[in-house]
Amino acid sequence: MTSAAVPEDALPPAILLLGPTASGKTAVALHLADRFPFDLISVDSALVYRDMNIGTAKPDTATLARYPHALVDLISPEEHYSAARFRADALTAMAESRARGRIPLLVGGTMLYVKALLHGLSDLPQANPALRAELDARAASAGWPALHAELARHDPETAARLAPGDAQRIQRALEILYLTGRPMSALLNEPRPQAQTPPWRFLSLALLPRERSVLHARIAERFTRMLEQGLVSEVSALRTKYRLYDELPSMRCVGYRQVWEMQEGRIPPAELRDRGIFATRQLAKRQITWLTNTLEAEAIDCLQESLLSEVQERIERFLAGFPRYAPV
RNA sequence: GGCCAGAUAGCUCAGUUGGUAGAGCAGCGGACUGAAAAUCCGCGUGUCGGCAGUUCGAUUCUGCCUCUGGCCA
Repeated sequence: MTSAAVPEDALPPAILLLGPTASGKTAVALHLADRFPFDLISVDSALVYRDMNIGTAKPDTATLARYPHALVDLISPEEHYSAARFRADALTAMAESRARGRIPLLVGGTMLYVKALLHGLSDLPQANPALRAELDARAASAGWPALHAELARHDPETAARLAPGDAQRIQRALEILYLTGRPMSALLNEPRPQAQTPPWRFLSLALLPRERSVLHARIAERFTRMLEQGLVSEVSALRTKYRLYDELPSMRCVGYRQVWEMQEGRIPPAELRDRGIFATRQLAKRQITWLTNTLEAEAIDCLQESLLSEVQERIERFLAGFPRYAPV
């Protein structure tokens, strides 16, 4: 629905190039960057970590030097990132791009970040590590179902939509409750400020495989290559350089988690390859669910021969709709 | 060549005192508001190796065959 009050070209254009892992987003993005005045912005919760290169399929340093990506190598693997921080960082990077007279091309596969960017987030408190630790300790003795029951007494609406075993969301709902004194459901029901809608006109493209099995083959090939390139040594080096533990978001990333488990003797070395491949496939499946059910994006078959020209044409058509758009 | 064990879902296996079977993993579907490459919810997809026999009825008991391990030659 185009708002009658806002002319089509009143807002500057931005491109979102989305897709599951191994769909070929990076290759397409680099191709586009050679042909349009695009600034690349990563939409990826794993690429933000410094020194996590092989397992995240991060472009190599030469590529990053030639095609700078915003929001890559942002934080240490000891730190936490968030959807809220992504939204702020991405909007800043987009504004900087526009100030340079260029067009932002956001590329990635972290679909919650996309949703946060496009639809905004409610006004909720930040994560509170001390409170989370306290809740973890209580859950360890009482169990999450007990905390779910506690949530039900103060915030029945949120409790009703959460499964008693959904530790992460129960913890978050209780965290919000204790930090603000108000139930999460009440805060989510409040109208969001107008500022939540970013002042951009987006073209959202989703690279999706016509055949899941082909994507699975690519995933297997790619994870095997990561092992050959030294993913295991990369994790060892990370563990030497940083103070890491297995519950850190960085060490829960696909591949890193499985290597960690092997190094701790929790899975046999012979199973590492399969475990990594399984986890990657499951990630791809969740990303595809977001793209087909929740996010509104134009689907493009990422397995077609003419993928690059297909994407290029769609973008040319989109940009043609901005006759009066002039770089600042 | 002889003896023993096994053959059940894509994989590893459980089970049926004879009434056509179920776990884990994989897979498939879904949810998703400051951890999201996270977290969680739902779904069994099968000539029970083959052919006979006994039986109202065999994946289950019996015989033969095939294959795979192991032991003995």
